[in-house]
Amino acid sequence: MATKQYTGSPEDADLRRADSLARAIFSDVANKWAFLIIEALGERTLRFSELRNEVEGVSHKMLTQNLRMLERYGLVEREVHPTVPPRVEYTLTEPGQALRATVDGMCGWTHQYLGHIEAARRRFDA
Amino acid sequence: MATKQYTGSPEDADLRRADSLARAIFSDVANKWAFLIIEALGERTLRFSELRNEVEGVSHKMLTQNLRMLERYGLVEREVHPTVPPRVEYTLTEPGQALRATVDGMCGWTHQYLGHIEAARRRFDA
DNA sequence: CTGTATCCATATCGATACTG
DNA sequence: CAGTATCGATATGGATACAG
Repeated sequence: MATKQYTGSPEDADLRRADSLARAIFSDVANKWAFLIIEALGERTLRFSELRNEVEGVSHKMLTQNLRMLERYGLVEREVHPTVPPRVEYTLTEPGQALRATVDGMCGWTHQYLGHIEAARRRFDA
Repeated sequence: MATKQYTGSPEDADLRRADSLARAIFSDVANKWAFLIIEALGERTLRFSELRNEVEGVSHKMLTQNLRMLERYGLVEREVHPTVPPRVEYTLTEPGQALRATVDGMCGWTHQYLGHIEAARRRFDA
C-alpha cells in the first residue's frame, strides 16, 4: 500500500491509477461485514437467508449491500435459480478464496492474542 | 469467528464472553484506517506527525482516534518524550506486529488480484 | 425467498479552535 | 508538536414496506 510521492512524469499515471484502485478496494473490503461474509462463505456456498443466520447481527440491508460490493469486485459469484420462490446462492471465487486466507489469518490472530488484548484493554481503561 | 448456538449451560458463559470480545476487537480493528496505520508502523517507529504524512488522507481526528483504540488493545505502544515541543512516538507491539503480518497479506492480495478485480468491476458496472 | 427503496436516528468524519 | 473538544455536513445502518 505504499502510496507516496509521485513525480509529474507521464508514466506515473498508471501507478497512480493502480494505487487509487487498490486503495478503493482496500477501503471497501476492509470492513467487518465484508470480512464476516467472506469468512462464512469460506466453508461452503450459502443462500441469502443462510448468510443472514451465519453472519450474526447483520441486517438485511448491510448483507445485500456488501454482497453487491463483493460481487462487483469479483470476490463472490451470485447464482440465481429461477424457481419460485427464488433461490440465490453465493460462492467465493478464486480471488475471494485467496482473500479468505488472509481473513482467516486475522481470525486466528484474534483468538491467539485474546488474552494479551483483554489484559491491555483492562490496563488502559484503568 | 464461529459464533453460533450456545446452550444455556453455565460453562458456556466464558465462551460467550470470549466470543463477544473477539467480535468487538474484530469490529474495531477491521477498518481501513487501523490497517493503514498498522501498515505504516510496520516499517518503523513513527511520530504522530510522521504518521499523518505516511497514512495518506487520514485526518487529525481519525488518526488520534484509531491510535487510541490500537493502544487500548495493546497493539501499539505510545512513548512520550517530555521535551518541548512534545515528541510522541508510536511503535507496534508484538501482537501488533503479528497482526501486521496478516494486513501485509491483504495488501499483497490487493496487488496480486488488481487485474482480476478491475476487470470484474468493469464487467459489473456495464 | 430475494431484493430494492424509503424513512429516520445515530455515527462518522473533516474543519476549526483551543490547551499544554 | 500532540491532543482534546466542538460543530455541522454527510454517511451509515436498522426498520419497514413493497415488488418480482
